[in-house]
Amino acid sequence: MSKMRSECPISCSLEIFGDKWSLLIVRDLMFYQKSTYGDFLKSAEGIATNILAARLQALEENKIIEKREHPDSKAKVLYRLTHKGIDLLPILFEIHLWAEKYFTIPEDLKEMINDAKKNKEIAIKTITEQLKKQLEE
Amino acid sequence: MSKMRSECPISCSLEIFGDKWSLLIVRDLMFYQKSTYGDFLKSAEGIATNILAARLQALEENKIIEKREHPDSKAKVLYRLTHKGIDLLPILFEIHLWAEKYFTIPEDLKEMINDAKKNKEIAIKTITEQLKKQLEE
DNA sequence: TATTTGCACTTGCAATTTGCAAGTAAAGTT
DNA sequence: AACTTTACTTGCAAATTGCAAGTGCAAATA
Repeated sequence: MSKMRSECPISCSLEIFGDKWSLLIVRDLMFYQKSTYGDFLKSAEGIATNILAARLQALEENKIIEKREHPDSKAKVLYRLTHKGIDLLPILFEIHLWAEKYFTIPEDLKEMINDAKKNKEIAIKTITEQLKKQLEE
Repeated sequence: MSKMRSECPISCSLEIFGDKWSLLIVRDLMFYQKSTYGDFLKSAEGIATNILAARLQALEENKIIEKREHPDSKAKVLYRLTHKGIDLLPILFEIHLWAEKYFTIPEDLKEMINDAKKNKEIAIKTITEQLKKQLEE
């Protein structure tokens, strides 16, 4: 992180994930158990291969994700969220709630966070802990 | 909103504000009482005039902001948040909290939301109501 | 009333970024 | 040994961004 536009926390954050793709990769890691380059490519939005590579590198440089050996094969690379990445959960959650209010969202996606909506704080805490536990391996 | 990449709420949202500038305009409207083209231009990040014009138009098309007559002069245009725009507050708030944790943020900016941190839900509700009240004029 | 200033943009153009399609290299499979 | 899978890289066209310089209307000033 060399020269930032300003010291504003919002601005600094947007310099890291202020684009159309970065948070989708985080979403995939967080909610859909995706963890490889191929997994991310398969997502419905259809990211281009070079863009995906660029975003993964940027997310890694910014310590949102990290690369690990894949247990199945050396040909695969396993990506996973860092603590810093996991802490993006509340942001993604609020985006989800906002979108639910203002877009037509498929029912199954709505239900996915229906419980969490009732007691937000606790739900976020629980999921965060769960994700961070997975990092201890 | 014609053809979206997917029906994912996160993806739909990013198609609206997934860039380096849109949420900064919302920030300026929400927290810094900025309301004119000239106001936004003055912000520390230094947005280019054509980019600002493009973003304002996009935000307006997406009903995040709306144009009004400026009370002082016909030469000025007053921009303000819609309900939909005000409802972005929780997202900006969470981004702020995340940034505080992972960046070095000026003390005065930290203090700005120090109270709000203690009882998040209530703070957000209060500020939201306050902003929506201003719309009734 | 004529002139200058302020405000909200627009325009032209170079530089950067995005996106598509094809290619490469290492690892795993048959 | 040949083929496939996986994770990229590369080349190039198209779109977007960013800078600098206008433009046009409103308002203030001379």
